[in-house]
Amino acid sequence: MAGHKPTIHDVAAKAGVSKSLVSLALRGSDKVSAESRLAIESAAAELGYRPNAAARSLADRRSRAIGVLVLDFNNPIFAQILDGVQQVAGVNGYNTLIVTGSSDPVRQESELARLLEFQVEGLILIAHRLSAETITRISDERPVTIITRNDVTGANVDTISNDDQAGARIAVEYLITLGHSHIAHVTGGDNQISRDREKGYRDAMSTAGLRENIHVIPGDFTDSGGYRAANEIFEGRPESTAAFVANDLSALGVMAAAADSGRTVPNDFSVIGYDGMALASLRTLNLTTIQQPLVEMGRLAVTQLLKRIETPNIPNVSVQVNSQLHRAGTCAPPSH
Amino acid sequence: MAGHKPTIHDVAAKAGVSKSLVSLALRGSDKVSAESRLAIESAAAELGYRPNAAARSLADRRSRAIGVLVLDFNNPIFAQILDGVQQVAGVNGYNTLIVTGSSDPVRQESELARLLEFQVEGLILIAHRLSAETITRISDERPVTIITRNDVTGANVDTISNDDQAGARIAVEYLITLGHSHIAHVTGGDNQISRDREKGYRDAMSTAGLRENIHVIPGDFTDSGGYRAANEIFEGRPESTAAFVANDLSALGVMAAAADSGRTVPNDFSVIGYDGMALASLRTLNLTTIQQPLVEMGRLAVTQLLKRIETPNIPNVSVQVNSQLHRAGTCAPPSH
DNA sequence: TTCCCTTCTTGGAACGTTCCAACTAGTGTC
DNA sequence: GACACTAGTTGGAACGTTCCAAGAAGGGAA
Repeated sequence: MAGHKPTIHDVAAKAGVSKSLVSLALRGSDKVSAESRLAIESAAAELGYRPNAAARSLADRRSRAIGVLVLDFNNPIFAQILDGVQQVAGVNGYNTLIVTGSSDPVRQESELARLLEFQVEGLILIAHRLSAETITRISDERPVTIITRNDVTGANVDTISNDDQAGARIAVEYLITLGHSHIAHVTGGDNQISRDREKGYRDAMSTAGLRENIHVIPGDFTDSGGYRAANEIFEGRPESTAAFVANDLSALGVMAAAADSGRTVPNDFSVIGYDGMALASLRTLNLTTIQQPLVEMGRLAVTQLLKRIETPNIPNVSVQVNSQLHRAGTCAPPSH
Repeated sequence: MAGHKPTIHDVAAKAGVSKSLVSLALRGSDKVSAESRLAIESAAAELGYRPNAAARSLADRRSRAIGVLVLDFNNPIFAQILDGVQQVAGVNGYNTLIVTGSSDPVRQESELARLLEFQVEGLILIAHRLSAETITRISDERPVTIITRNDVTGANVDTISNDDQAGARIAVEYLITLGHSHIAHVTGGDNQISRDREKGYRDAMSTAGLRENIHVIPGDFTDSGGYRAANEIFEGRPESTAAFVANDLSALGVMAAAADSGRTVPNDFSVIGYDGMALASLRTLNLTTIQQPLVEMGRLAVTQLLKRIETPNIPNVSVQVNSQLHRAGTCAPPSH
């Protein structure tokens, strides 16, 4: 709590040189004599000098910050993605400004505005709920990378996603291989990701000649949604022996409903999810799922964003990562 | 991607007024004529003007940002705390700079430095691993609020924590009430929180006259640590009928080990955790635990931090929130 | 000695705001 | 008609950096 924060001028005065030389020295320029450098460094250390990022950002017109808008923190897969984002951003000397998108559109806009006023050099959207129009508008000002969706395009927009249809097909084909034919599907609600996963389910069922067994129950990507949907399955189609659930969180709800209805998983009922949520692979849950490389997706997003920040007009990329079947404990051949 | 970002001067020129008046109007001063205000607002909208936070921060010496250092994202309870932090910060117009503390001390220091260079007005530490000395040094420059620990003090430091000893006692007393007497404890490793919870366990056991049954196995707050520790219990003290585990994540590991060893939870073995991790209360897991009001703790932390930012010399506070027994499905009376 | 070159160093301008003291144009009072 | 107010409005200084053109010091070549 010294009288005031030391500035570059204070360091200069103490070291007996000009502020310009301090600036140069502290940024590691090689055209500073060893003698001056030493004096400057020790003066800075002694004063506890910290460069003011706002001033620097103003002077060289770079904020060295990227903004991250994430839907919420309730689904832990976002934390895994964020982990990857943080890693790469940190290594490259970028700060990350993380904002959780509130469901209220007005507040969401104002939080976005706050991010942009900070002059973030780029934006990462994780499972956003912004309109295509909003995104286009924003990407006019700054590069944007979208994770988990690839349905928005724009000159300044890159996307990192997995092939949801393909992943869903893998899941359903696996159940079919195990011998299931009465396979239900719990959706994730009205959004692109959920629609793609549903399409994969329908495709795989049709291809296997199981078109008439298709049974789709609406869900909402939450665990309680999964619970409700599962009960609907058990009542409406008791012949079902397995379910492909739109995400892991919902799959946990399905498992709970199965247990509550007296069914053992996987002996009486098989469940397969989607995402690769870290917690679901804990031994206690041991959920079979389609695993997205979540941390890697976060990493890729920042890498691509920084690339575009550095070279604004590179061609758009739309990276599709591979999701893989993670065999675990919630799927088995049907017992009858 | 216009030639350059519009500044306050561009707005002023377009509206036919001075930059000062634009500044005034855009910040909602009441000493601007309705006419000018209108002209300014429409000019700003038309140009897509966004105030530059760096310039503002420089001019009025406030960054309107708080820094958050969180241990990692692996334990989902941190996400819950962050949720609360974000809520209150956002409502008050503050940006949050979130950084995950790497385990590497050197990198951790540099990330902290990055935060401070951004001139964050205060710092929130969630489950940090910084030395008391480092914290004191930092708190010399800026207010600090620590969540989940209260063992560091300083003129500028507030803490939000729960009473770990009391919470642990509640957990153990609950098991005793159910009829258990051979109760083991899995710790969270070498840190203050874990030590406090262990102390609560020992106290409760002693008070109940079960001193000779005390059995402490070292853990590390991770699920695999819990798994290992549980196996140690089953081998070393097969007479144990229950375990109080230092946190929920580890408790899940214990449950997995119980299942793998052929024990049913809670019939053969009772498990109680600590934290109130959202996922552990999912129906599938239904973990009995000591629930901390995590989101509320995040809220309180920001509230207190902002208070201290506004009025630097208020007396220190050390808020202790109440943790409560959350009765769920993993505890039952012993069967023999 | 003079001149040029290199190496190191410097002060001033710029970045986009906010704050402040001072100015202008009305409006009302005596 | 002079005066004091009030409501709006203004330009300049300041915030703490970086960048840039230019200066100083020292050495070698002619």
